[in-house]
Amino acid sequence: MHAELQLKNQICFRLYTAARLITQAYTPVLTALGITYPQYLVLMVLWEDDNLPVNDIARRLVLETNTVTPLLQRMEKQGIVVRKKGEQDKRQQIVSLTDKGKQLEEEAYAHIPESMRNQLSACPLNLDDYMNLANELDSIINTLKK
Amino acid sequence: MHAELQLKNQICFRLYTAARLITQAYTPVLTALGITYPQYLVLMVLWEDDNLPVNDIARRLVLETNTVTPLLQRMEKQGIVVRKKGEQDKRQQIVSLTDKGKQLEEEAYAHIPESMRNQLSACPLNLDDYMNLANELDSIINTLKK
DNA sequence: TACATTTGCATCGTGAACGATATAAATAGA
DNA sequence: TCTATTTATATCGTTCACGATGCAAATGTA
Repeated sequence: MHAELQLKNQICFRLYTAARLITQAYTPVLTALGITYPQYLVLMVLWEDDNLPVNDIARRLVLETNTVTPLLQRMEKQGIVVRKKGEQDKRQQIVSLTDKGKQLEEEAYAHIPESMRNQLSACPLNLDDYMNLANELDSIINTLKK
Repeated sequence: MHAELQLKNQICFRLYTAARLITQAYTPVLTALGITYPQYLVLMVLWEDDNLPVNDIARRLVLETNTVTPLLQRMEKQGIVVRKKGEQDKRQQIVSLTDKGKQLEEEAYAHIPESMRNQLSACPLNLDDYMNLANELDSIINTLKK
């Protein structure tokens, strides 16, 4: 019985579980908007900076392009984004929001923050705890991101 | 531009990213052992308590059986576990470690904690920070787990 | 300029997650 | 006891992640 190999001592298992559960908490609102959580992440990037090549989106989400490309293909099929070949660099695919993709921002703003506040209202963490958590997660992310 | 909808303000995105990156950090060692991270989680459960029904394993990992069943089927195919129909309750599948599955505990103990310590050695968090992080994650998990 | 290397994206295969559905065994209630 | 409900597990379809590979455009170098 090695303490290092017990679930209850694993930060990674906690991260894995917390990430799954909080993504599940997003699912009902996102489903009402017709999108998934990774698609929501792509939209947050594009709401902040539209007309980005696949590479930039992947870099901001700390994902590989072989994850993002199929994601964008599904989003294009749903009419949320369009992809156009880059003009200076013809290898690039420039991803842009459609009107539908832009409208989703207002719907997201209207429902998502409130829904998440409700679902986490019973959580004993206060604002300082969340900022602390954010900093600790950033430390781990920056250490492991190459 | 809604601050609530920016990536840099999202705890969920941080959790999602940190979980992915730390799982990736496990991958090289686990690949050498011939297993994946979710399979390692199943093994940690069985190393602590062998001969469990699918349901118990799923509950401890906060997963559904429709995730765990295929996982166990792959592990059985690799000769790490065996599944036998329950004797009192014939609906149950009792999952047990094979010799190979038991041996993996020593190999895991020999390599995994050291590898993770190395990879996180540049991380500025100290032991108190990690315990704090564990508590904060437990708060979120317990709030969202039904 | 000619060729090698790098870069940007796409495709393929595998293993998760998970909602929805199915099936058999166990349990509850009339 | 007989039927209805619940429980334990399995199956199916879709979407991610991600390693490996492929290809064309761009860049570097002799």
